[in-house]
Amino acid sequence: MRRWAMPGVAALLAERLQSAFDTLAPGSDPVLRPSDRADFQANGALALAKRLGRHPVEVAEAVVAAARLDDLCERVEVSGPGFVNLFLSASFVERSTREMAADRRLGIEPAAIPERVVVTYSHPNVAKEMHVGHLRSTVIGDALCRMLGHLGHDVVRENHIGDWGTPFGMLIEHLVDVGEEMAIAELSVGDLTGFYQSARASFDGDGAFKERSRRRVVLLQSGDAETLRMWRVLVEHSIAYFDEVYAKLGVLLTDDDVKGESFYNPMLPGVVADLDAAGLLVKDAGALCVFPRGFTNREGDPLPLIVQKSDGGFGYAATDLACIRDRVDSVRATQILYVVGAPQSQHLRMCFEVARMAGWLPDRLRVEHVAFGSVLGADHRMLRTRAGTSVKLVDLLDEAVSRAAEAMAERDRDADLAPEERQAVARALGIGAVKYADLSTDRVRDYVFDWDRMLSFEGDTGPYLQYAHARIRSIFRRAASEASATGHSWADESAVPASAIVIRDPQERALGLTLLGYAAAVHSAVEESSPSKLCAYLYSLATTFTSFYERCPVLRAPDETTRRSRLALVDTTARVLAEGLGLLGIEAPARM
RNA sequence: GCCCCCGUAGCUCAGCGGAUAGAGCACCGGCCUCCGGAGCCGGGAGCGCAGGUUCGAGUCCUGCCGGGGGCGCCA
Repeated sequence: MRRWAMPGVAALLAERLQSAFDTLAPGSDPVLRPSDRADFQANGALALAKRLGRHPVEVAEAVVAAARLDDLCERVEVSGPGFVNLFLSASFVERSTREMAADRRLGIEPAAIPERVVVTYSHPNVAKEMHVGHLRSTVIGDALCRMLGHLGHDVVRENHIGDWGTPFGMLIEHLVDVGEEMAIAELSVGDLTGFYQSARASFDGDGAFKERSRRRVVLLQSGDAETLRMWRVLVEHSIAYFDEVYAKLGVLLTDDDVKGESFYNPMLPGVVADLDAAGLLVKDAGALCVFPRGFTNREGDPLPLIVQKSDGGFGYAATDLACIRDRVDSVRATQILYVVGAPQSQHLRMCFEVARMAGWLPDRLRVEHVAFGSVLGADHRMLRTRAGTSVKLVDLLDEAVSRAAEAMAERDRDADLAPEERQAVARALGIGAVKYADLSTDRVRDYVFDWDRMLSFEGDTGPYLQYAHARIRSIFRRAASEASATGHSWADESAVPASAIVIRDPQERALGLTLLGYAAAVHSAVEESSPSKLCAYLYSLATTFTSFYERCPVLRAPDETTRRSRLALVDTTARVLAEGLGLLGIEAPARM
């Protein structure tokens, strides 16, 4: 079932164990796991013993006898009820760490068979403010895109913005009322809330306005040129605003990724016609519906997916179905990831099921709802402002940066940083803290938004990882300055070759072993669409590094061989931290 | 009422059917002639409840309790 091969040292071990298990029973799973009593353990003997009707310990011993592991392990033992404990040899760790250090890609091989993965995320609405609800989708989607891309997949980003539908009657009429100049000014400064709410207020309080809005929707649907022109004004200025937020957030999305609801609008009649031709359409209470298998409503009756409303308008389900067809037929996706909040789970499952029933979605194609929970405030309720409104995303990001700047000023470490550089670092820290807090917890759970915790330099936070990275970079700065004073030749970090790595001290071994887990961490994060897996790995690398650093002097190592080795080890650590954070969309400044 | 998600230490979270359930914060106690102490080392304390499957369950299944969300013309 594993879609991507297990990478790194674990792969080698798994291969060897597999052949050993195959001698006893072809195809049985070695069940290789990292272990806290060894480097790895293989638990497959227990299940196999059951199947063969033999003693587990005896099976484990047979596996050990059959396995060729002498070049990888210094010790292999059978323990407990039948576990095989594997202790890697220092020479293997050393060899592997050197290979990784010498590899520009740090041991991550590009996929042999690249997938074309559509990732749909962010999804703000035109003329509506972006709020924390968009934060998670944008940040998680961005990290997934970066990781998939790094693994060599062909990533197609799609931003399914809300740029069509009945609210536009109201929004366009409001544009008419306030005048285009005024409207553009309002949208350009990012006061989308003001614009939307004024329109809403007129709609709710003014019967004539409401009627105009209704007629305007019809004009929009029928393609009236002037209406479309005004619609475009709203869309374009909103997108310009979204771009500002994306720039502030530091994500990959661009205008080219926008594929809003309006894009699919021309395809909707075809969706309905083809569903009808397939015999799936049922008229129910005036609406055209499909009843996917396995879904019922509160009365226990089949639950419909409404594709065309009784007034003739298309439901959003029609658009979502058109999306699937477009992504399969035109984009030629081999995978589709929906980075959408957990509440839409049922709706998406229904859409996927209908698409399958209609034959639009091949069974082999992986379609996944990458669901995520809500952002909660300290009171464990949906995050809101004191006034009870949803928090503007830009305000939140600005606060993150100013809080980070304060924290820097308090500490005053790199006092000689130029003002622009300071500001850039504050942005990296503040935005990084917000992103890391979001990405590091299991995405499907709700998470509690807490400024003090996420901006802390202690514990599992973005700033802590950035700090670990900056500390390593400072070693090389110092090395360089000492070299210019003493004439040492090893100062330049690029001058320390990977082959200099020697593994002797237990802390060196621990660091090397942790480094070697990098590729596996990225793969599992991608396989499970869970950036938190990569976060957990980077955090363990950072803590392993600080333990190492406490006990293993680098620049003051006892001898030149050790010093060069540790410089190479530590440089590799910094590269992994920087690249890993980069894959999460988080910057790693050299100083802070 | 039905469906989905969540429930692990005081708090915030990890735990891919495997051994004694791990971190961080907070708390307590150590380590400073410290290459960035925003650090390192150590300590106490926990799987919502009840059944079941399994050689083995925090993990899988069933029921219950608690929290959140969804359930026909909004997206």
